[in-house]
Amino acid sequence: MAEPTFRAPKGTRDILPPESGRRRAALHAFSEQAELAGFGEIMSPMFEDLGVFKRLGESTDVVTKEMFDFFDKGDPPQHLALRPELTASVCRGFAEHRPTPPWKVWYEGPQFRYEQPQAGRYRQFHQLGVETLGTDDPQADVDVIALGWNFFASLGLRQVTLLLNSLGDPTCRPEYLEALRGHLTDNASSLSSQSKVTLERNPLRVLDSKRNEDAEIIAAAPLMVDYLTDESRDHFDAVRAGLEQLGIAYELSPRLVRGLDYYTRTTFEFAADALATAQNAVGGGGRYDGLVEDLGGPATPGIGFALGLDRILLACDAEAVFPIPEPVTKVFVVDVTGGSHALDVCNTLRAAGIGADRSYGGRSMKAQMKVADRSGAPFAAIIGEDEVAGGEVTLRDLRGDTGQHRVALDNLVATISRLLG
RNA sequence: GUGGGCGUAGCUCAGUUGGUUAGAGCGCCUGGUUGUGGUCCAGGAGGUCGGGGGUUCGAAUCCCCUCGUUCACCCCA
Repeated sequence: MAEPTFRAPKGTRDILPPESGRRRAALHAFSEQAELAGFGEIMSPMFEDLGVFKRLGESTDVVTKEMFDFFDKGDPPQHLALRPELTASVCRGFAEHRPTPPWKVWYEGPQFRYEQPQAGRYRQFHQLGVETLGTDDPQADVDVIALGWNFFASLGLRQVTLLLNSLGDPTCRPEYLEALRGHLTDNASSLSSQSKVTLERNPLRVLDSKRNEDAEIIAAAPLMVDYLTDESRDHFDAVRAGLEQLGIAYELSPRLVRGLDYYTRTTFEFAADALATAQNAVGGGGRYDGLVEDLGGPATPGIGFALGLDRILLACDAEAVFPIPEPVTKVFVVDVTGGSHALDVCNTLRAAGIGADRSYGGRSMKAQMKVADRSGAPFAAIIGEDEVAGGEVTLRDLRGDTGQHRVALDNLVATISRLLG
C-alpha cells in the first residue's frame, strides 16, 4: 500500500460517517439523561496548567508518564498539558468560580494520554462524565451511579457489571495502608519485580496487578472494608442500600482500587463483560473529598464518574446493540435537466425540515438513481423536462412497492410529510 | 518503556520450491437504444507489493534495518 503523506497521529483516529452519527446519538442520549437528573453542562478548556493535573497524585502513571505537556510562547513560558481526564478541571473550575453547592455538572469531550495504544485504548479518547460537588450525602453517590447505570441500559447494553468498593477516608486509610504494606513487605520476596516497585510508590496499586505470581499474595492481603471507620462504614452501607432500593445490581469488589490517587470512600467501576479485551472497564468513578481543597478551593466533597465512549461503542458492537442511526436524508432529488431545479427543491424540502440530498455534476439518470438508492432515502424526487413543464416532480418510493406518481411542486412538502407519517 | 503478530488495489484477501506486462471478491466509474435504483451482463479506472539496504542473472517471495499497525504487559476509560 502506498503510504499517504500524512496519517492521523499514533493513537488517534478519524471517526467517519456513518459511525460518527452513532457517537453523536450516544452523546445525545447521555446529555439528555444528565440534564433530566439535574446536571448542567460544563465546557472546560482542553488544556490546563500542568499543576492542575499534578494534583491527581504523584504516584499515578497518568501524571508521571502519560501527560501530553508543552510550554506556551509566554515570557516566562507556562507549562501546560492536554487534559488526561476532566475531574481535575471541574474541581479547578469549582475552586475558581465558587458556585453554590451542590454543584452538579456533566461533560463530554476528548482526553489525551500518552500511552501505547491497544484494543480499546487510544491516545485521544472520548469521555462522558458527571460530577456532584459540595455534598457528601450518600444518596448523591447513588444518583451518580444510577445515572451511569441507566445510560448503559438505555443504549441496550445488558452485560455491564457494576463493581463497588470503599477506599476509606483519611482517618482509616493510613491504618489500612500500614497493614497492607506490612503484608506485602512480608511477602515481597515472592512478588513480581514490577509489584515490588509499585509497593514502594503506592501499596494500594499492587492490588491491581494481573500477574500470576502476585495473585496468591493479593488474595491473602488485608481488605480496606475491614478497616473502615464507623462513619465511612455507614456511608458505604447507605450507598449500598440506595442502590438496592433502585434495583441496581452491584458486585462488591474489595480489591478494586482506581488509578487516580484522589479517590476516597465510594469507588466503583463499570465493566463490560462482552468485551474480550484487556480493557473492559467502560467507566469508573468515586468520591474525591479532598481534591477541590488540593486545588486551592474550600474543603468540598465530590463524587463523579467518567465513561469511555470509545469502549462503550465497542461493547455495543460486541452485544450487537445501539446500531448506527437511520439516515437523515428522506428525499433524494434526481434532476436530469442540469441540476438547478434540484437546487430549488432541496432548498424547499430542507427549509421544511425534510432531509434532502442530490448528486452533482449532471450525471445520467441511472447514475443518479444509484446514488439515491445508496443514500438510504425512502423517496426519490425525479425531475425531467416533462416535470419541469408541468410544475411537478415524480415521487418514487424506493423502499416499498408504492411505485411512483406525479406531485405538484406546491404539494411536495405536504405530500412527503404525509408519506413519512 | 518491554515483548509477540501483521504490513500486496479504497476494503477483505490470493499469490505455488524467488522466474515473463502482480490477481480475485466487494466497492467505485461507464455502458446494456431514446428519462429510472436495489438483481443480472459487459467493459474500465485504481497497486513503484509500507520504506531503505543486501543476496541473486532475476525478489511481493530470502536476509538486515526502519516505519506503521495490532495484541499483551504496564496503566486506565
